[in-house]
Amino acid sequence: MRSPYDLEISETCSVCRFCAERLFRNLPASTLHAFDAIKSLSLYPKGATLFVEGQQPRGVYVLCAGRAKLTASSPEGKTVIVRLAEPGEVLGLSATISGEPYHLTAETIEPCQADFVRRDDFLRYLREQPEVSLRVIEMLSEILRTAHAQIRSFGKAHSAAERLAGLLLCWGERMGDRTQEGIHLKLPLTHQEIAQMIGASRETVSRLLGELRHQQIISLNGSGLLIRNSDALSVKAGH
Amino acid sequence: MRSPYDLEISETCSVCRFCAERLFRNLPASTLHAFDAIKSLSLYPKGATLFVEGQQPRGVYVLCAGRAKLTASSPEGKTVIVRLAEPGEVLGLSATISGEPYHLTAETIEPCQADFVRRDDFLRYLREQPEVSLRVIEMLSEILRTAHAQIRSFGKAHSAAERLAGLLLCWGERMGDRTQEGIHLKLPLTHQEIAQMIGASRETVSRLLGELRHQQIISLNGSGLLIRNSDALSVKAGH
DNA sequence: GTTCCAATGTGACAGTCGTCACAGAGAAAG
DNA sequence: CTTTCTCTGTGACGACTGTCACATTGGAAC
Repeated sequence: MRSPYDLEISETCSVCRFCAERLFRNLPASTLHAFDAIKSLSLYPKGATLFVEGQQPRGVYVLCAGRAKLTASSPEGKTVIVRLAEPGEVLGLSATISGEPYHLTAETIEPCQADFVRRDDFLRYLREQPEVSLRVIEMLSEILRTAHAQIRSFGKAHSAAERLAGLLLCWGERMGDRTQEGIHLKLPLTHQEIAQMIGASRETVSRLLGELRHQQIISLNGSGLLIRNSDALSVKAGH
Repeated sequence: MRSPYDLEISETCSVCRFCAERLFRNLPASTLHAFDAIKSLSLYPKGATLFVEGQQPRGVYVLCAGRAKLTASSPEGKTVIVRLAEPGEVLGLSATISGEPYHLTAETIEPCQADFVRRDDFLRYLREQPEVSLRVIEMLSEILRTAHAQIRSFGKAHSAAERLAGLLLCWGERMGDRTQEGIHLKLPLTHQEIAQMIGASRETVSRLLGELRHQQIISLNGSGLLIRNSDALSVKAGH
């Protein structure tokens, strides 16, 4: 399993496997080099803020290692976690392109490594390398797809139990380790944050996790989670 | 207010104001003509299905006149309305580009006029007209923004009353007619469909609309709605 | 180890809302 | 005009879950 601490520092994205796979798949080396010329690499500790909802867009962040949460806050202080971003994703894309303020806040939940590209550099880059636009379209499509899946789960899965089960299954697929016991994974978020993802209260998440543990569907120790019976979890998720 | 019946048939998109404003804004005439060469115009009655979730992508539909609903259905038959599409929007974009099946179903809710472009034609067009890719990126960004706003409202607005108030306000802005009495608009959806949009039951929507009417915040006659006190509605929406 | 603070577990209670059931209203077709 | 079907309004009731309150645990800093 990927640990937050095994950051392999790579000065050029030519050797950054995540970026190479996603943003630059099947593109010529010249395109990568042009990117290297405009990006600047930074390291961020856990809890660092990349950009805040409402700020004028400075540019995009290409997440090379580590994960970040994308949140939206209401004036009264209620926060919703819209999604988790994984290595290879480009953050701040829609704001950077449209020029409107960032509409989400990006905060690292692990130590992260990210490339930053200034807005005007990025727009010029897109014009000069039209092939990259197609990749960007693909990435936006994929993000949109997950967003629609989330809307669907909110609209359909009326109980918090269903949405939690769905989230755990999703995490199991995306970042779990299959063993004979089941699927091992480390919860990337606190109960409070999980609650903010599925539109529930912290207490409800606590109770539901306790219930799943009591039913032998999962095991918990600290932030470690073992999905012992993913079929039962699927049933609870309404799949 | 735009009526579903005043479809101005236009054989080329050079004169279709919605497409010209959105997909082709600031682009040369040659780009439009290249589009005219690959599109085919169709008329659809109310209730027509453009494409269905799970189908292999045939291509994109550019909505020229009329509105459509984009839905996602679960195996058990529960349907969620993910969003309403307005003239100028391109439907089926992400599936057409990625080649994966359509992940939503598109159905007209009014008589519609739409241009269809076959998948391979559209992909070739994007490659040959790189400027269009930037427009596509802008459009996807905007759709993503609205999707995130919807996720936020599901996560934050825990009561159905809040979400309904938010939806009515949004509709008032997008398709309402301001008069001295308030904002007039025609409800584009039935109570059942509104319920599918805000994640509630039909009965709850009925009751909540009745309550708003009783509080003099709105008036209803048939599918006509008048927002008499949009400030009060804002308060209910939690804005 | 000790201290301290954030994260978690749990009980009680009230409010929201989904579900079932049925009545009335409108609209389209004959 | 009548029929028929969809859409809408409303009551009753129970389940879910948000909120408040507090105990407990765990981990990090010293």
